Amino acid sequence: MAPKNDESAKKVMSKGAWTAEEDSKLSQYIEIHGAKRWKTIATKSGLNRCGKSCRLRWLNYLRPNIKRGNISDEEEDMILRLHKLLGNRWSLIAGRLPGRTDNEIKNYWNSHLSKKINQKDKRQEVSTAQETTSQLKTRVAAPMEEEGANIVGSSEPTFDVNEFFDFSTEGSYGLEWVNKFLELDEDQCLTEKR
DNA sequence: AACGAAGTCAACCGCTAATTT
DNA sequence: GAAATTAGCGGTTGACTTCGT
Repeated sequence: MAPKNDESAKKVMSKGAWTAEEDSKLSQYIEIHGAKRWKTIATKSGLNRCGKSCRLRWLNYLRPNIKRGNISDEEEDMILRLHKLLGNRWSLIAGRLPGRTDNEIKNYWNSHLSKKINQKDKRQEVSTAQETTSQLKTRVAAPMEEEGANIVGSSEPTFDVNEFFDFSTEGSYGLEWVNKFLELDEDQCLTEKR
């Protein structure tokens, strides 16, 4: 059988860490042709990589205005609050932190913040366990009045976030809605503490 | 100094959604 | 409207680094 024209598709693609040469090839190509049609970019730029890999490299590393490392306290606080609201929707969270990528936030969450949360949860569990045992004694027959209500502080949102915030119409990194949420959240925290 | 454990982060994989033909 | 292609997302992996013994 004669080889087909798409034989190149069978060619084994490079994997693993990108070299400086590959980076510059990709950057140069995208500078000229733009960052779309990743499969074409992968083949035309002369890189022995799949389109997916090129896209990821561009978005997470080569794209202009990328901030790397040193996540500030403000950013960390923002991540914590947004995660509380959105859950593991890293790209949405990243969209609210200019210069940060979903991958970076996901990694930061998994290696730093999830531990902090766990420690905090454990401490809370201990104190709430003590509280609930004493509360149970007084509330044995009380109905579940707040059933269905969104309990702020639970890790998973119980309402449709997409419905609540219309992400589709938001093109910029405007932080107005976040500020509103954070204000609300702060109020909630204050009332919870009382 | 050597070694293993734990932590970090870049990159890959599998899947779904969106777009194009 | 269906099928094929492309883009994007979140979870996971594995190489590398740092830390503790």
